[in-house]
This record gives sequence, C-alpha cells and structure tokens, in this order.
Amino acid sequence: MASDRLIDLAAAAHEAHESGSLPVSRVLPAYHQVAEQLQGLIMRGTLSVGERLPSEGVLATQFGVSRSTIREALRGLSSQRLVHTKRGVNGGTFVAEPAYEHVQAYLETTIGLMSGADVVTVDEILEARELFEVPAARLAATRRDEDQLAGLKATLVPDGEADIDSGFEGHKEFHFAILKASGNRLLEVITLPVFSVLQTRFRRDRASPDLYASIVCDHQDIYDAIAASDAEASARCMHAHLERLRSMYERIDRAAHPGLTEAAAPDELTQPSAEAC
Amino acid sequence: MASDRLIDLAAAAHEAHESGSLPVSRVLPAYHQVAEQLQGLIMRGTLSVGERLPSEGVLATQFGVSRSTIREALRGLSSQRLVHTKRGVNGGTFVAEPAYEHVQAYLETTIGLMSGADVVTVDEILEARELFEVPAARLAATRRDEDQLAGLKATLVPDGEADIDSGFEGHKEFHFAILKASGNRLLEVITLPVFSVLQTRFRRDRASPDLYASIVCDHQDIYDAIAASDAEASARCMHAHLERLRSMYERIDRAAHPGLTEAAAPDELTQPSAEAC
DNA sequence: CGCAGAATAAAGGTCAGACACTTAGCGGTC
DNA sequence: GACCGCTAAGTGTCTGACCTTTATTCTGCG
Repeated sequence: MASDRLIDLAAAAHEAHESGSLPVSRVLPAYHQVAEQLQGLIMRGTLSVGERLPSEGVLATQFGVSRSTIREALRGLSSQRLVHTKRGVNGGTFVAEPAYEHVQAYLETTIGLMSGADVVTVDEILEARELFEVPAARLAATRRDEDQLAGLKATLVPDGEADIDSGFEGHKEFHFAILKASGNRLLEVITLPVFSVLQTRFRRDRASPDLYASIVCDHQDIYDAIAASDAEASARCMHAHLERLRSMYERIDRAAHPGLTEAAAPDELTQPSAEAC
Repeated sequence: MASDRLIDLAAAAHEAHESGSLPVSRVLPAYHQVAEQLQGLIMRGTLSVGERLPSEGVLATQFGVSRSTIREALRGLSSQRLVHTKRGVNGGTFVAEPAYEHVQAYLETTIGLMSGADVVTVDEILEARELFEVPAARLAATRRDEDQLAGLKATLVPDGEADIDSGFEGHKEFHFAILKASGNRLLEVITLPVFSVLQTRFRRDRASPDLYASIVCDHQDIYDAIAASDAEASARCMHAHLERLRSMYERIDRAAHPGLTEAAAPDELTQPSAEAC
C-alpha cells in the first residue's frame, strides 16, 4: 500500500539519522537544479516539442539566478539533445524532438568507452550483436518491401570486385540495411551502435582474403534468404555469419591482448569454413 | 581504393561549390569546439579514466577562451557523463568511468520521449522487449548461479499476498533479476530501460485481479524453468508471459487512444488464459 | 510601386573580473 | 594524540559589458 511505503521511507530515514547521517541530501549546484527542473518540465510534457523556452535573461530572473547559471544548465540539456538553440531575432532555446541519430551517437560513444574500460567485454558485445541481429534478419525476411530488398542488394559486393578496403564499408551497409528492413526502429537504433563499436574496434585489423571472401559469400546467402522471405533461413544464415565473424574477432582480440587468464577456449573454429557457399 | 574515395570527395566538394554553396561548414560556437576537442581526447584515450583535467582557468588560457566558455563546454561533457567535477582543494574535473546506470537513465528518458512523441510506437517497444527478454530468459537458465536463483525466487509473490500495488514493483524486480542473471551486461543495460518505459507508461492503468493472478503464475512458471536450467522452457514461458502482457498493453493503449486507424487486429487473445498454471 | 540595402532589435555567444563556497591538508593548541 | 582553525586551490556564482547573428522594419532609389 502507498501508506506502507511512506512508513517504510520514514523508518529508513529515521534509521539513517540514528546511524549518524541526517536524512538530508547534498546541496546541488544551481545549474544542476535548473537543468533538473527544466528536464522535468520537458519530460512531463509541460513544455512540448518545438516549443520555445523563455529567453535566457527571463529564465534567469524566473529562477532567481544569473544568466551564466542558466546558460550552464541549458548547455547540459542541449548536449543531452533535449533542447537546441538558435541565434538572432526569433532565436532562443527550443524543446528538441528526439531523434534516432542522437541516440545512436550516444550509444556508440558510450559502448565504445565501456568496452575500452573493460566495463563490458568484447564477448558480451559480440553476443549482444548476435542476439539482436539474428532476430533482425528474421524480421527483415518477412517485412522487407521491394525497395528495401533492392537497397540490400546494392550493398552486396559483386564477385569480381572483392577488395578489402571497400569491404568494411560494404559490410556495414549490408547489416545496416537489414536492420532498417527489420521494421523495428528501436531494434535498429540499439543494434547499430553495437555493430559500429565492433567495427571501429577492429577497423585496423585486416581480415585475410579468405575470410573476406567468406564474408561476401555469407552476405549473398543471407540476401537470398531474405529475398525468398524465408525467415528461418535468414536467421540461420545470419547466425552462421556472425559465428564466423565472432571467431575472427576473438582471434584478433587474443592476439592483441595475449596472456589474458580467461580460460582460452580451444578454437578449432578459428578458420572460417567458406566452402559452404 | 582509398584514392578513389578521395577523388570522389573532391568531386563532391567541387560540385557543391558549383551549385552555389562553398564547401565549408558553419562556424561553431567556441564552447562546442572545446567540448568536441575534449571529447575526442577522452574517447581516443589521451585522457584516461579517472585522470584529472587541467583546472578551468588553465584550460581557458590553453584554449584561448574565457573561463565561462570552458565551463559551458564542461557542463555539456558532464551531462553526458563523460566527466564529473569535484570542488575544494584537490577538486577539479575528472574523466568519468562509464557506468551502467547513466546509460540506463539516458535510454529510459530518451525512449520515453520518443514513445511520447510517437517517434517509436508502443508496438515497437513491446516487440523489442520480446526480442530482448526471451533470449535473456534462455541465457539466465543456463548461466544463473545459486545466488541469482535465490534472488529471483525472492521476487516471486507468495500466493496469498497477491496485491496489486506491490505487484508492479515485484514484476519489475522479477524481470530485472532475470536480466542480471543473463550474464550479459550489455543486454541488461539496454533491456532494462525498454522495460521501464513500458511500466511507466502503463503505471496508472490497473490490471484486473484476474490478469494479475496470471502474471504471478507466469512468473512462477518461468522461475521453475530457470531453476531447472531448462533454457528452452524458460524462453517459451517468457514468451508466453510477454504475449499475455502485450495483449493487455494493447488493449489499454487502444482504450487510451481510440479511433486510431491502425488495422485493429481481432483480439481473442485479450482475455488472459491463466488456467495453464 | 517595388525592391535592394541599411538600420533596428532581440536573442544567444563571449569576455573579464570579482567574490563566495568547498574541502584536503597543514599546523598549532590543549 | 585529538581536536580545531587556517590556508590554498578549485569550482560555483554573479555582474555587467560587449560581440555576433538574424528576422524584421524602414528607407530611398529606380
């Protein structure tokens, strides 16, 4: 019950008091409070998308702080993409509309940082990618329209022109196109950064020509399955593809960070078996 | 080839020039440039986690701008959680270590906003949840340790005490515990906000006692499967559970936004079939 | 009358300098 | 040795001025 929870809270507060610390919270900087309040107004819909906030000067008097403080708060909000500013007459600060690209950019930097700081392991990212992209392929097979299929086809590298430099770009666009065709924008927004982080992390490590050929060939298989609207085959091919890539990434990772005490799994799978194509 | 791409770029730039706009980009505010440079240093690892940046005054002279400009840049970075500041002697600005909670908080607000602004639909969120939580249950079944299992059990509501208010909280904790037990932190970080957004969105809509009972019962089934380390059964039960919730959410959503021209699917599934328990 | 160009004004962007607040560490007193 | 106050380095905040950008308005010429 609500009242129960209130009592619990009070009890907890009382306990905290007894144990030496009063049930109070730190004083926060003014700019932080301003930012919090404004963020609340935006999230609660009191300020709606596109609406203009009062000018910095007016906000300053309303909050009872100086203009610099307001500006610091606004910078915070604008770097979270909650607002954006325009100069000149009729300029001002406006509630921004949430956009994919921002979320993607944020996730990419953050996941990149987390993987750099070993807060998440490459293994986890690889696994997440599998968890996201296999269903994406399945959905794409049933939902893609003709335009999306054509777009996907355009990312396939013709047999002759297999060259490693354009390969990475093509690889990215292929997977990107599948995510788009999955028809679930949330899945797309979340998976793309995961993919990009991996690609950035291993950009410098050139794949062997063999491996590269197997990638091209995998893509073809996946494309065929999606073109045939065969959901299960799409999922299966994508899974196989990612497994192959995974073993490649893991090999590179082991080479880059030798001596890691992780129970080094035996890897007969290391060599990609491209003959299935 | 790389050189090809260079030529392409040059051609594109030339074309842009011909078509009236010089191949230049807008002048950016100083605070933006400062923030960009610092962000680059952090992401490139030149500034490593925990390291202290020069004081605001020093940064100001190094960048050749005023302290206020530096501060605005720093506010941006700190609201992206790339840095944090400490006052007092030995205070300063430090490169923050990336933390889950921040990503979760960010995703929750952003997805919340996107769903509020109909940039993503509730359908997509529900589907994403299914895509993420079903595999999570599968993984949890094979990876959970005894502690995690015990923690999961603790979130189950005993049969007698089924009351709706505590139900929502318990529901959250149950799914949270499964995500934790999945052993993939990235999956956990991403899925939790998706879950939270849904829960927040439908918080006010009380479920019927019947439905509530069926949730409790579903949870029990899932728990049993995970306890038995039966991956497929876990996935199946989770899937069934989410399907039931989905139909509930959809019903609520339709009630809240009537007259939407979406092809209203016939919903014989609306009434939860709790008898399986 | 119509339009190019200048003037205006409103808003954000930048600056300089001052002072207040916070806090680790030093040093002194009892 | 424990407690207390001072100090200094840094962030937090304020003031007030000036610059830059830009939509609008005004002006004068053709």
